[in-house]
Amino acid sequence: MNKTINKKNDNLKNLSKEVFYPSATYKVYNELKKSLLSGELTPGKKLKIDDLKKQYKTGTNPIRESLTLLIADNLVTKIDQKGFKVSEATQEKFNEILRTRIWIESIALEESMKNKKNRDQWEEELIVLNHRLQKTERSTIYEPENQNSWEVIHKKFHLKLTSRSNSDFINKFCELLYDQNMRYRYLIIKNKKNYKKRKVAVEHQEILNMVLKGNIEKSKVLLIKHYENTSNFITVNN
Amino acid sequence: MNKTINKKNDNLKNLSKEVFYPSATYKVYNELKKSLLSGELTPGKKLKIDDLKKQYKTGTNPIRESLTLLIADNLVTKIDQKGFKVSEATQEKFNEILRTRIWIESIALEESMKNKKNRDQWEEELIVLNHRLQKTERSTIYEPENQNSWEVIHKKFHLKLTSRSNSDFINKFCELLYDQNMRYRYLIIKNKKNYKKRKVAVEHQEILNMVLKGNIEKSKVLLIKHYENTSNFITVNN
DNA sequence: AACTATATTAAAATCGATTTTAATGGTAAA
DNA sequence: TTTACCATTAAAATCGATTTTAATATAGTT
Repeated sequence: MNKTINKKNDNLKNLSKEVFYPSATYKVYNELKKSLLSGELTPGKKLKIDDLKKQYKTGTNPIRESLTLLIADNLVTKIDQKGFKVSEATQEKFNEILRTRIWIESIALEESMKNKKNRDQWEEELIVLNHRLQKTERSTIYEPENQNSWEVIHKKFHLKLTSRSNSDFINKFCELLYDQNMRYRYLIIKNKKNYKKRKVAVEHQEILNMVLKGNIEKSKVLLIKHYENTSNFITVNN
Repeated sequence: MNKTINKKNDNLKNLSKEVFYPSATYKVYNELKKSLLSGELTPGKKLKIDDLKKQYKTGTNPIRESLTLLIADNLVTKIDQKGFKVSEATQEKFNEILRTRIWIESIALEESMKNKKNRDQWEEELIVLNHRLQKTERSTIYEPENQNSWEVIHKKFHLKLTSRSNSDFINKFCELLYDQNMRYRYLIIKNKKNYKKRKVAVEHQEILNMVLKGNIEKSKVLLIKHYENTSNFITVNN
């Protein structure tokens, strides 16, 4: 009789209000997003509604709504009356992402450092995240559901650095750009067998040290260098 | 027999390929967006699917898809399993929009001015847009379909100023922030009868003059002042 | 052969009904 | 009086069928 698997457990009674039962749309959205960011779904691939319905065992609406949400993430492209496809990935786009990231995060880091409020707490959180990052092994597979994976901690560390500009718009933009950049990393990992993982741990440590010192200009320079170094490992074609 | 109004005219034959027949979703999206930006739909208002179906004489899917698209525009907010509502508008949010706009457009204007490519054409386009703006009467009603309305030209002028950073991400972000700011302007116009329209023509002229002179720093200062002046006319509560 | 028009097919878009969930109100027990 | 339980209602979410559109293939005409 139950259509969904995550049906409410009646024994939980009033406790049930605190538990979150995601909609089909939400679940499909997250699964699709994972496939897109990990590079499993290749750039340019047509996303046919009927195929996705079968794959995710759900109806038209959750599929279309998920794809519509993914447009905003710049992971899916839609042409009216012609359907959806996986967003293209080109060298030019990657360069654009890198440049934009440097502009935005320079501001965001500067404002985060200028912001006096709860500065001590922020520094402690950065130190903890950096510590966890240092002792976590980097994996080539993308597992966002694992909160202890290198990728998840790495994202948290970077977003934390730039999180105090008091602008949700900037914070969202930073996350979008982080995910865009990450997608390219996984596309490269998929396509190049001998992808050498960089030693980024030292760079993270250096950025953190400079932030703790309170030197805004040098912190920005180190962060930018960090992104430029990453970019040297990413060439989209061949 | 025809469900849609904008049915293809068979007499057009092969010409028909060049004409664009928007989907129901696309049309509802545009109409809803207009209502949201003009302040007709008030902040916090519940957006019930059934009501919108009746209002727009269409089914569930186009309504839900339109609302999903509007989430990305920050005009609609969704809570899983609880539906959609018009995004809230507060003084704090407006301040955030203003601050963010100043940060982003400072970079975008600087990069636009540093960009040598097709500089002459850009300057000419700015001069033409400013000219049109100067001779156009400002209206209190929002009519985005009228390409000759003050609001449409004004938006084009501002987006043109910041359009040459070579980042579509930045360009989209500028448009989002422009629309966010505009929404607040119309919310004020709706709520305050004696809303005095500012004399912005002089400010536009001054910004343009400085851009044509090629003075990046002074251009940025004038643009920022322009936004700060606008903000003085907008107080959300009372 | 080249160009139109028509038929076929595949997929997107839409519809209306059904199912599920959240919110509300009422009742009974502690 | 408060709290838990159940019934009712309203709205969100989902489903599967239908309609519309775009792409492709086929046939006919100059």
